Amino acid sequence: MNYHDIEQKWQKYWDEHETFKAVTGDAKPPFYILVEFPYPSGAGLHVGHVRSYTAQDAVARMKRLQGYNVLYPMGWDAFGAPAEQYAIKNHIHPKDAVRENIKTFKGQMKSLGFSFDWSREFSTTDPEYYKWTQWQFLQFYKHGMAYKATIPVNWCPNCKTVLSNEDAAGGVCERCGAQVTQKEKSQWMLKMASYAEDLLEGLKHTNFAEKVKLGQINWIGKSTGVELDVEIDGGGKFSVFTTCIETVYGITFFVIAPDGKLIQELMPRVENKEEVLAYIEETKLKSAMDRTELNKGKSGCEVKGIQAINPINGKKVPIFLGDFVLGDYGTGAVMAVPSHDERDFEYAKEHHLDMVQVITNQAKDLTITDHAYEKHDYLGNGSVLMNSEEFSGLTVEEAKEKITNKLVDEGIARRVNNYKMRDWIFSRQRFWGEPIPMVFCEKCGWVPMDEKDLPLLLPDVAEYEPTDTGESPLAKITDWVNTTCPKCGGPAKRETDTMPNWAGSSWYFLRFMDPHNTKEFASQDAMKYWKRVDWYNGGMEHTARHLLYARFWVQFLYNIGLVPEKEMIWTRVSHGMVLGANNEKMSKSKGNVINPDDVVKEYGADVLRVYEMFMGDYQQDAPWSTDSLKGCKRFIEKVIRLKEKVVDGDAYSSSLENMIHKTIQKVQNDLLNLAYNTAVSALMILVNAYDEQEKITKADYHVLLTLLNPIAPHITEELNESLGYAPICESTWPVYDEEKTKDAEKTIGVQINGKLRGEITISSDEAEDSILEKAMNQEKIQKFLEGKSIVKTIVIPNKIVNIVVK
RNA sequence: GCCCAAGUGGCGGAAUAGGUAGACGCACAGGACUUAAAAUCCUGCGGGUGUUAAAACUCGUGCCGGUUCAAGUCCGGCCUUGGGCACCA
Repeated sequence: MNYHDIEQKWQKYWDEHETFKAVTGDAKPPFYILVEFPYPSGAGLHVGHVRSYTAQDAVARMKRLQGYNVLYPMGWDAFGAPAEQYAIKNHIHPKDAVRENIKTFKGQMKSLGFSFDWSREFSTTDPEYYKWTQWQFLQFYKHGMAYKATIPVNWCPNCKTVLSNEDAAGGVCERCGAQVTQKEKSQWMLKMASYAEDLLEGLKHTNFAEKVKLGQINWIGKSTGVELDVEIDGGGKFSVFTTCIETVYGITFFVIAPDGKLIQELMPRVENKEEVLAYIEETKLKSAMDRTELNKGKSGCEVKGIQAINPINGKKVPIFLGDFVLGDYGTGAVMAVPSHDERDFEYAKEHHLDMVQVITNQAKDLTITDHAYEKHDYLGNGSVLMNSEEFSGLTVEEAKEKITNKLVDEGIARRVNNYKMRDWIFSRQRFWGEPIPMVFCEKCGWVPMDEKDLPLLLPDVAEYEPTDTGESPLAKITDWVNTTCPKCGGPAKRETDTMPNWAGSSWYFLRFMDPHNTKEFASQDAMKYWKRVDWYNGGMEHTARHLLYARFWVQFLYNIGLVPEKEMIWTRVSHGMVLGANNEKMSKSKGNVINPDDVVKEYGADVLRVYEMFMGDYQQDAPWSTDSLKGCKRFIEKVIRLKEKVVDGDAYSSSLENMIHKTIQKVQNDLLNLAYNTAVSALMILVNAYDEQEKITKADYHVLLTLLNPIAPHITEELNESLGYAPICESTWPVYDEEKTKDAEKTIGVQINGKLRGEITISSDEAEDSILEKAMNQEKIQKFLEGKSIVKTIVIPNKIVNIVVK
């Protein structure tokens, strides 16, 4: 049989025997392994998918042999813009395009022998699935977590379509190159910002890789500071947020956001209305420019006729508009201390404003001159305050504390935390997404649909091009849009925006626990049984967005009592990309794309799987190398050839026993530590050792096949069967004997003054003085010791001997 | 600018905890088998000095310094590449 037939034979066997079906409630300990379900694009499976799916597959297969009830599911994240674009371009319904693509993907995955439990497969586009996505949205709404807000969207006036931030990068439409503008749109929002602290805290109860945690921490962007009330001369007040309250005596002006509410409130008192309004308009345009180099300068203008009063010393200072202050972060206004803040300094320079130095450092000579400026790095360097009344002379830390206390006591300041993370904009002006199950009634306002009427199906129509007005194509389907109000029964209209792609992927891992449930999104029993995702693999690019959305979603469900754990993902790891042979990202235009189908056809699935595990550090990017792939083919062929050496025998050959036990230990540890490349390497070493033997026993061969099986499941099953053994997938993982992994003898190095000068062979339990004696007696070592006096000797058993001489 | 990761032969990469740097694989070179090729097998494979050959010596993990009996690994300061965030007060 050729490898192609062998692969098909075993894939069929697994299908027919439901080998990988995970049974909820099984007595074996549950273990849930997850890979990010793919977006089934028209391009088909990428060799990068193969890398992570194989890695997780190897773990899943080993865990099963070790007696776990493994859940390794697969599904499809099939809503979203690419499918819609593809459909518009090719004039086919996205539903049909998605069906075709899923078929391709699934066929490819099957041809690679991944041990997915296909009985749990679903797509986010299945009404049975998105029914529950909609249902969960209603829970958000009912618990006050969803609201409508008017938010500007990126708008391409040429394509007449709303663009994502990615498609509007650089302020230019990705598709037509036209200038992107901003358009105000009323959108659904989820109150994610209110979960900032919980999402931060929850990280402590996960086992995410450190860099993943860090990515989330940075994204949440917590900063601790003070919110300070500022009186306006002649009445009124506003607040500013600062993390450096100790510089409060250095305030020489305030800057407020041109896109904020405050300037609108002040407008009646503004003397230079025209200038101010012009600047506000300018800012609106600029925000579309994606804040690039074009507006690096510190633009802005003074708000004339209004002055603010520094709350600490009563000094009157001017107020400015500046687009470096953001309307939606903090309070939309800042106190400016140009002597100690780089941005404030730049702004002051641009607009010829005063500076007052309030911090000094004798060691560093922090003297402020017209154009010199000291950065904020004075903390902890012996910096003290100056020009700050009774606080002068205090260190920065002391002053921070005392000034805060004083202002808080006076009731004009509060200690607060600010977060960069915003609420989640949940509306998309797209056809191909989950319809948002909300109805607008002139009388009752926004009314949620009755839960029993879910799913709200996407209408089945031929027209899905976006409208000229930026509304979702659904807006054109009047008989779908027009409905009755669930509350008063009067005429009403449906929400025509749809949900973002992130919605369906925020809870799919819960659905895998109980995918066919028609009464709940997943039963409590099923969720309690599986408990959580034990091991989740995905790309680094998803650690900020997808993973945070998913955690937010779960925490919300937990808070309303619908899931048993607050964090339902335990370990999160990420893989490196598979690059083209030229070390660049694979892309059609670069002509460096490798299609896994071609590789499977020419080399077989097992060779591809072994190669992708062997290609390099799993967490680093690795370039494709067909030469290296051929090396893996040789390895597999060598394994096959070893069969000729097999003789009867139920025990390991004595000459191989030690190495076999070591290899079992190494392979199982490596597979659990993302060290797939060294697991393969260990197996290659074992195979080389077998190859040097005249004969190997059936037991020797069988254990090799079992160890290799998680990575190369087809050929190992076939060879194993030919030996007369039961299928590996129905047997158990070998157990190593710790004692037998130890070497009876070991060769260690002997150093003189830290330089390697010889080596000795010692027994594993040899005493230190005996080791030293052996080392000293070496002829070579003797030569080095001649005429020298020994200062010190270091003997590290099983590692090294170092003799220090003078 | 800030944050993170990485930098080791011709190449992909090893080196659990500071302890013989370069495992394993690829490429390359020489040889065996063959009419020949492929496949397979054997040998070599960081640089330099050295030797008939060895031995031996020496330098070597991005750069400069430090700690240590001992540094790819730890510490300080740089440089380069990749990724993320980017006026967040």
